[in-house]
Amino acid sequence: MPVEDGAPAAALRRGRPRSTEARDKILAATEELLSEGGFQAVTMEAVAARAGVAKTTLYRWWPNRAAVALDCVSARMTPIVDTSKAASYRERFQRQLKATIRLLNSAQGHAILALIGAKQTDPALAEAYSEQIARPRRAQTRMLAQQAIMAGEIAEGTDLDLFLDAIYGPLYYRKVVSGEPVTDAFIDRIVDAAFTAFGGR
Amino acid sequence: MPVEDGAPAAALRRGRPRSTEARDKILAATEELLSEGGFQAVTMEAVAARAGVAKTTLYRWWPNRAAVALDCVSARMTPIVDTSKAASYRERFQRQLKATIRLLNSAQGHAILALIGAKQTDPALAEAYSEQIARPRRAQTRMLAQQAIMAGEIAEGTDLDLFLDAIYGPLYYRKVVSGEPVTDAFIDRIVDAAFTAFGGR
Amino acid sequence: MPVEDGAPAAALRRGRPRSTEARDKILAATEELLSEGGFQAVTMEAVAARAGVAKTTLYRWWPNRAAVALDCVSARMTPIVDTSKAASYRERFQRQLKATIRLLNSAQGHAILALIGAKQTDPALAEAYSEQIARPRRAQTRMLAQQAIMAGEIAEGTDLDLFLDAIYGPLYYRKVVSGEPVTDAFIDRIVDAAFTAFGGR
Amino acid sequence: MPVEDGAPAAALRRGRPRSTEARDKILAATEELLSEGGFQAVTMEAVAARAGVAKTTLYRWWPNRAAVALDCVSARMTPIVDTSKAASYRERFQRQLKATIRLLNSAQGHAILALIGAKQTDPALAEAYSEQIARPRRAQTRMLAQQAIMAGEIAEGTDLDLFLDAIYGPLYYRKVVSGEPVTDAFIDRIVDAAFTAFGGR
DNA sequence: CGGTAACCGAGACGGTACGTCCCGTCTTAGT
DNA sequence: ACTAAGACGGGACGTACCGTCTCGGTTACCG
Repeated sequence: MPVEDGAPAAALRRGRPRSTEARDKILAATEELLSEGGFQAVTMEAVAARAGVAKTTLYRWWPNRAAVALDCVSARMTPIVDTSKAASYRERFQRQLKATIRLLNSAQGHAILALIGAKQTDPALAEAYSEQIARPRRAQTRMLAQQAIMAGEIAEGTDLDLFLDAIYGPLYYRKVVSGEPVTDAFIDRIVDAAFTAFGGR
Repeated sequence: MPVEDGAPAAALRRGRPRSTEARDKILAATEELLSEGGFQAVTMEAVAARAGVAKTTLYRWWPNRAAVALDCVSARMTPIVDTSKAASYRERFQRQLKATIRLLNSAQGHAILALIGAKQTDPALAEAYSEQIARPRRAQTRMLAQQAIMAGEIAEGTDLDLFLDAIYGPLYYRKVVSGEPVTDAFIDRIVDAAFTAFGGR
Repeated sequence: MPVEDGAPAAALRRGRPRSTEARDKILAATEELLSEGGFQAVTMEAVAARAGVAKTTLYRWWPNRAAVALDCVSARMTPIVDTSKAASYRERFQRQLKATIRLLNSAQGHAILALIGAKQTDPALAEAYSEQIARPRRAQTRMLAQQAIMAGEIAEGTDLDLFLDAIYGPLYYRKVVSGEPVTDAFIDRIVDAAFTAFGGR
Repeated sequence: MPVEDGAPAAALRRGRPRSTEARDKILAATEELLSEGGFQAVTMEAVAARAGVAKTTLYRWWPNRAAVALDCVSARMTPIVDTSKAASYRERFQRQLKATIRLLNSAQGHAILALIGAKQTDPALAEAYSEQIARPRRAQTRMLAQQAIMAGEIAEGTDLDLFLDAIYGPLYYRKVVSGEPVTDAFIDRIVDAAFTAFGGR
């Protein structure tokens, strides 16, 4: 969401270059505020003050607090890939989903949920969220599903996005929409159901 | 969410009774604002002005704007039960989900999504949402699933909530979390998958 | 400049009445700031902070800092009437003008000059200045001139405003426009000239 | 007010010389802004943008916006000498003052009044105004008064500055301080009064 | 003829104050 | 007791300019 840092810049850029120091201080301050008071503590005002930065600088690069938080989360978020080995892909998915729910229950997860909340009424944020959070994660998990197909655990020809929605959907649904708790048992059974529906030989 | 109008009231209440007129004007104003500018147009200030009501009155009965919007939605929302007959329960569920996604794409749906968004950072609202929106709907759809079991389309002993999460989850996940469009084909396949996994016989 | 406190109010006024306490604290704070840092220290922000008052309250009753300062000056300014007895009206005018220049050289005078400066580009302030400062003072000095006519020191039929402009004009001109110092001798001679031109007998 | 272009320069100056093009563009832009939005439209930011010039360049040569405006006015202002012949010096002064009030009522005059306003709280500007505007004009009008003495219309030995303050003072006083309109009749009578008081023969 | 000093444009930076919106609380008078 | 009206202290918003500071690039003079 910060301005495109693309290639064409170097050639025709003039004027003082963007201060990476400021950017770093801003994201650090945001991270602190997020963990201290959640997303609603992330005020442009507070971020600027905490970072020792002018509000103008903030607004120069981010349109609103949600964009800042998103940048913070996407830049500093520990990617939740469960790298542990497991007997089967079914089990690997179960572990992966359990790691996901643990993340969502953490302070960082609170920020992510707040962003998901905020993007319901902010199309620009929604787009940014897709690009910086949703799609990269989906790409990762799609690879895992791909491997599961090659291992024969998922039927060949399965629509991977459909499959992934079938397992991640119920998890997020409970967390975000219905507000019911998500237990490990729930995850196990959802993954089992998906493997039953889409399972290969 | 309006203050409990429970039993003890009638007996020992004194003074002027609550004005139903005010309540109606408030909800009407809220509905207008919702359809005009979405949830973020629903400020206490704006509702009061539009309704020709004092802010005091608003705050006496609702704690914040989300509560008002929620009340408005839950009081005036056309319940989306697809009453059409169909050959199978599988198909009835498909129709039901398609009706749901149509609702979510409507102006009213925008309000609902905004509420879902807002409740991510507002526990009281989350609780109210559960009580007034989520649980009643779940009760309705659970009944349908119950009938599907009795008709033999879903396996006996199936955890109904698990089943319902398996079909509603992916829908809401795409709509609320990943922001991908939800097509009829997607719904068909998700329902098919659930009936494969939990199917009877 | 504060809202008309006229008669019709009492009858149909509703809602919380204006807080005189807030008004007092604001004017006191303004006076402090004026004497500490001159007119340019009188920021809406600073006044609000110093007075322990919300900025909204400030803006509710005054359109800008100049209006506040003007209100402060006109409400708390010691009226500069030189009450000393003198042999002649000519001498009384000379004393009066010397008192005026002493005022303009004081801290309070600095505020007045700043207001005169500010009103050059602010028509609303200009109007307010006329009403609250210029016209009341003129009324006072015109009475003195009237008496001088009755005493025969100024010719009957003299346009009093013309006479007063002829003596106050040079004083303010040097102070405000040309920036030259105004000495007592200068005042004496200007008054002498006016009495020569407009003198009675 | 632009940096001293005095003697020592030529000798030991090195590097690129000051760009007259930039200076011209700046003053032109300032003139435009002055006539469009008055003095308060003349911000350093706006001048730089309008002139296509870097703010650095502006600040290199002028300390603030008032200095720029003053430079603009003093460099481009048509000097208001009324060159028309007249029967008497009394009448020439009357014409001269009427030309002055016409100037003060014009767009350019608005800028001058704004500068007079600004210099009330800016000593450096006040000094610059004296040097570049006030004193040159006074020199001109003093010459006229000198001639009037030699022609016998003003008494020999009259303090010229006192005389000039006596006629210009009331004009500026009404325009700048009391805000009353200045009519031709007013000017005639003020000049008459001065010639009565200071008149020769 | 190559340095170097001062200029120029662009524009990012920390900062102050602005004027507005909405919050949630309060005080008053009217019904 | 409840209502409409609306003033109050407060927090944050997003913007306008301020004056300073790098940048890269451009002349002129001077050795």
